[in-house]
Amino acid sequence: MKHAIFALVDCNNFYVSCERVFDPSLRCVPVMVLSNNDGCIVARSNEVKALGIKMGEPAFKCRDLIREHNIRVFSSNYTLYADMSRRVVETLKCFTPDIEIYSIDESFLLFSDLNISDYEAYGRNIRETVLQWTGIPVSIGIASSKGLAKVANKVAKKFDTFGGVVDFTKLPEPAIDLYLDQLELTDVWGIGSQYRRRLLDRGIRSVKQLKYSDKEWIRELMTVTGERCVLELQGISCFSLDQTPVSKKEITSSRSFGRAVSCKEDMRQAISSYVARACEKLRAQHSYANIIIVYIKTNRFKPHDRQYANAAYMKLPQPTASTIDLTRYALYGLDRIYKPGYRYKKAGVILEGLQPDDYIQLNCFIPYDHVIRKRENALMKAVDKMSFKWGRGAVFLASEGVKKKWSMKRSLLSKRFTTCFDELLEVKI
DNA sequence: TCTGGGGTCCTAGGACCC
DNA sequence: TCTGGGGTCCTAGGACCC
Repeated sequence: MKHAIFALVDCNNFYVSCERVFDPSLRCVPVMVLSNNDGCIVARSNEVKALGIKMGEPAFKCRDLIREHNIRVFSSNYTLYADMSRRVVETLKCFTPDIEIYSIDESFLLFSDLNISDYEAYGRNIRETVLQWTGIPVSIGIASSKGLAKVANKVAKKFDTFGGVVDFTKLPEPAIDLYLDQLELTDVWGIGSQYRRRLLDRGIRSVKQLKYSDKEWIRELMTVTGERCVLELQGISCFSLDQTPVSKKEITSSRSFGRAVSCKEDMRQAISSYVARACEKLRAQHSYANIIIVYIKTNRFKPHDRQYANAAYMKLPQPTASTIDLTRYALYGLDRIYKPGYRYKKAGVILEGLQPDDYIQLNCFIPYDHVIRKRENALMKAVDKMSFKWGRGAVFLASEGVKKKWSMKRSLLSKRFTTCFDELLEVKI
């Protein structure tokens, strides 16, 4: 069998790049994109990174730097980013049928089954095409394992000299090790802050050292996950290309509130809305759920506020995908845990016990009404159809509320240039 | 005033079974 | 005076990812 060769295509500073495509005044100036509620920094242009501003930093802590350096700041525009992501993937599909969409801004491509001799040249072609067709700059790492392709990608980003494409299959081992020596431990797929600490405590400081560590010893320190890390760094592939989207094992919908909620009716509306979102996802993957968890919590960053957090776990007698059914349980759960007198900051629902909707496990002690279930399914289908045609919110349960005082803050939102006729790019002559 | 959201995998330990 | 061994399933917690 032929040795597998993977390429990891990663969009550079993806959200920032999306904003830049539609506003040339953003090029070459510092730009950042914030998380929901305009809370944390989730994307930074290179200019912002150079200022030492960290990923995930709360925006309010950087207020002075933002003013001082005239940083252009945006709320997350997921409608725009999701559509741009789709365009990038469509472009990549022109280069290989073997593609795994790993996240909104990353895809793995399998190169080894293609009839090409020069992977690096092919990578450059991909990079130029994606830039030309979508306006999004990408970096590409090529290697014999997914983990090493990720590392190659980091190298491409870190060292300008490569022009965005690094092909480890071309380099001799000592040359690769030279780069591994200059990377952070957390640049490795699977090493986060905790494992980094553990490794540092034991004298492992560079990725190169990690690569040549004793596998048994690493396994003891970091379980099999760590052992796989080491193997992948050595170019031994432990993960294959995953092309079929597997159905989720749990589905979550949660949000922090734009401002604290201390009224039960508002909380009921929020929970109802989250259930509706979660159920949409549930039906989209053709599943039923038989467990629903509702949780609420106060703001842990405010030590002077009275703190409270609780969750209600409910096992349903029958699995269902009906928003109406699940909302009823969720609100019942909320009744159990809601305590007045607190300032709540966040709430959410989780659906578990997911199973395919064409094969459900019934409960022999509880009668199953096929007629009602059939009607419910038809109703939900109609709801989903209307949402697709006229947009989310075209039809909803009254319990979701109309005003939504608690909804999230997004005061710096750009337009939905590619998905909404009212917000198309305007060109002035 | 202001700190995101949505996931997965692995392990240990308890309950339970024969 | 004396209390096994092996297995599965479930859950909580910890780690990671983007």
